Amino acid sequence: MNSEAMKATLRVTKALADQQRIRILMMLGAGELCVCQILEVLGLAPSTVSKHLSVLSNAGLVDSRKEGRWMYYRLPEGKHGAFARPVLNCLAAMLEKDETTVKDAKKLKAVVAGDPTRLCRRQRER
Amino acid sequence: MNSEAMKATLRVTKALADQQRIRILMMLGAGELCVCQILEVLGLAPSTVSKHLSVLSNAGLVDSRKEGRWMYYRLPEGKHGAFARPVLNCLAAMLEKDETTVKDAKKLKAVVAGDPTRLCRRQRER
DNA sequence: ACTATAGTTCGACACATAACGAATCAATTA
DNA sequence: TAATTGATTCGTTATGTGTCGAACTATAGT
Repeated sequence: MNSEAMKATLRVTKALADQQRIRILMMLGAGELCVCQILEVLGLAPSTVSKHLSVLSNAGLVDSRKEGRWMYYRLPEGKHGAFARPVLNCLAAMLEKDETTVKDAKKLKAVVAGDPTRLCRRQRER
Repeated sequence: MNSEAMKATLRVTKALADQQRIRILMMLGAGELCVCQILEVLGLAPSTVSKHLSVLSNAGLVDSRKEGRWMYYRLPEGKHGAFARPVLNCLAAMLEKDETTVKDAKKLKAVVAGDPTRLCRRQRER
């Protein structure tokens, strides 16, 4: 009954209608990240972050890649992500100087600089 | 605590995360409309449509104008609507050929051609 | 002044969704 | 093979949101 374009659009807009998912997208602007790194910046439970990532993925706003036990997420590139790019550009323009965005970027920098294995260990010990 | 840019962005994305509100925005692409006309196309209760319009208005995605008993809504224009335009362009691009959008546009054409006063009377008689 | 009317606000309800912890899965390491 | 580990799925709970009808507001007509 409902057309496919509307459903796809709603998947996108609903995916964007959450602060944590917006933070994730802004973080991915800096490049590919693994789940434990995103988790560390957001300060949420792993299951929650995983759910957010699956929502973004279903909307076509992120791509993923598995490497061993690690899952890496990134913004979609090339032809495949053509439709997502204007949307993400809108977001970036609105939030470039946003306080949360800047803070997350700063924290992310420190997190990425560290060893991911050690990061995961620390997370487990809470 | 939370930055203003993020709040504004979330108001926009949350406003867009609803099919009825998206339909309203697409309809307004054709020009200014009064509430009873929107109501007729959507087929929802007046209170519901009014609420949707207030959400869009708070997000800065529509402007309004009062003329007598009628309220007219339109997409924001000029400098004031500068930030909303890229967002609305994204929407339009995604939904231009969407089935719901096309159907609504068709129905809207017929509605606009009629007399708004008679339209409101018919609506009251349900 | 009274009535009618176009929209809005309010209160109630049903449904959707974000968050967590527990259980599970898939891959690596001992 | 068994244990470990990074991530996901599932079940539950609390909060948010779309919808309606009733009551209200503001404007126009009689």
